[in-house]
Amino acid sequence: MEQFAEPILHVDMDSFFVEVERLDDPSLIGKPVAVGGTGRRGVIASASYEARSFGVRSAMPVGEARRRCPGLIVVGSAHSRYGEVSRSVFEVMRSFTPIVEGISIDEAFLDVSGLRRHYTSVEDIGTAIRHTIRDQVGIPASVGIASTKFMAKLASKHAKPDGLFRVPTGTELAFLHPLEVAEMWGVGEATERTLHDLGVRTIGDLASVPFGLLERRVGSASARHLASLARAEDPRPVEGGTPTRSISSEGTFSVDIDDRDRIEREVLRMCDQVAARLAKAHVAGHTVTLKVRFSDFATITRSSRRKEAVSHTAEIWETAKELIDRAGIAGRAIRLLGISVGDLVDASAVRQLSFGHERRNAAAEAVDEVRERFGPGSVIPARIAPQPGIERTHPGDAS
DNA sequence: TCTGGGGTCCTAGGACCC
DNA sequence: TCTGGGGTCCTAGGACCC
Repeated sequence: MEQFAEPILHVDMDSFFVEVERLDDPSLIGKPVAVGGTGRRGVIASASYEARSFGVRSAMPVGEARRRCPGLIVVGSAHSRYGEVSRSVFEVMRSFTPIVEGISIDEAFLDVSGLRRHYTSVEDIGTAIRHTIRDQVGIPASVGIASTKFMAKLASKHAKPDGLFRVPTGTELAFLHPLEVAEMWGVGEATERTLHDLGVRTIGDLASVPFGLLERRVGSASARHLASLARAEDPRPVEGGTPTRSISSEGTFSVDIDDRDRIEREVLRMCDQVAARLAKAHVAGHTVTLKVRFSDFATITRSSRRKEAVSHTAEIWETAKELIDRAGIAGRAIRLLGISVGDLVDASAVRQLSFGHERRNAAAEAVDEVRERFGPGSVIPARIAPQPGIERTHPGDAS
């Protein structure tokens, strides 16, 4: 039985959030549309191809996007809906092969080696997947096909929008080397600048940089990564997704805040949100991290590793309070606050806390139970509950 | 134009231990 | 007195991805 020479598929939804919005509101079809923050400090999360033709890009401030594209329709993002549609897309992919490695809400690698008996070519599989996603879910997907993950990912980019592209074995370097170095997975703005300083503009240039020089400029891990990918060497297999390493909640305020009580209430609210999501995922974490971004965009983090993994609002808050004290925020205008819990472990493996904490722990577990039955918003700490007669200002697009 | 939110991984320095 | 070496853990910051 003959093997496919290029058994790896990268399936990538085209402007995924926008297409989900169009599924729910067909009047958006054919128009310049973007999904993004609707507050003062919103940015674009996803732009339709009509909007892209005006230069609208992801991560661009909405104001700039509107300036470039008069008539741009900006839709607020509805993350739970995108999650639903994403699950349907993944179901389709898993109906073709069990070897599906999700790498984000809207893209995955598939190993289709096992399908060689049922299809004459790997292109037929890619086409069948694209059509099934279109028929069953209603949105377009592009497919890249190659012998390695990295090449398959580049191929899907080349296939967009709504297409399919295969890089035949043996032609990898001819495809890869003329591309701009910024196309490389792992080369962002900073690394691009560093590489340009070395006179490196294409991936072909990168492949000929002496390793020692590269290592001195970008560090050893990046250098190894870049050097192998530039030669189209990528032995990584398609495998099950990695376990979650951290869960966080953060928010940018539409107007900077500096009052201590407000800061504490916002952080407490984030602790509570993180706790609800930890409970849902049945995990607890050892490290609590506070993130603060000041009005000048300078960003600091303060973290603390606890011997016992934490998961309940009160436990996270206890640590968060200490972190606020350590952050040196007095009198400074703050535009963003965030709380993250990392070094996650399975909640069932967490040893119960010592005697003094038993009662509070029991109460906290009761809260988790109620949340599980009635939803995350059903129980909230008194301090952050809406207070009659007091109008709360909400953070910009934080959700 | 004025810069989101949710993540992952890497690096470097200091503490601590042997 | 004026100074080791290596390993591991923790913390902070930064780059990157979608």
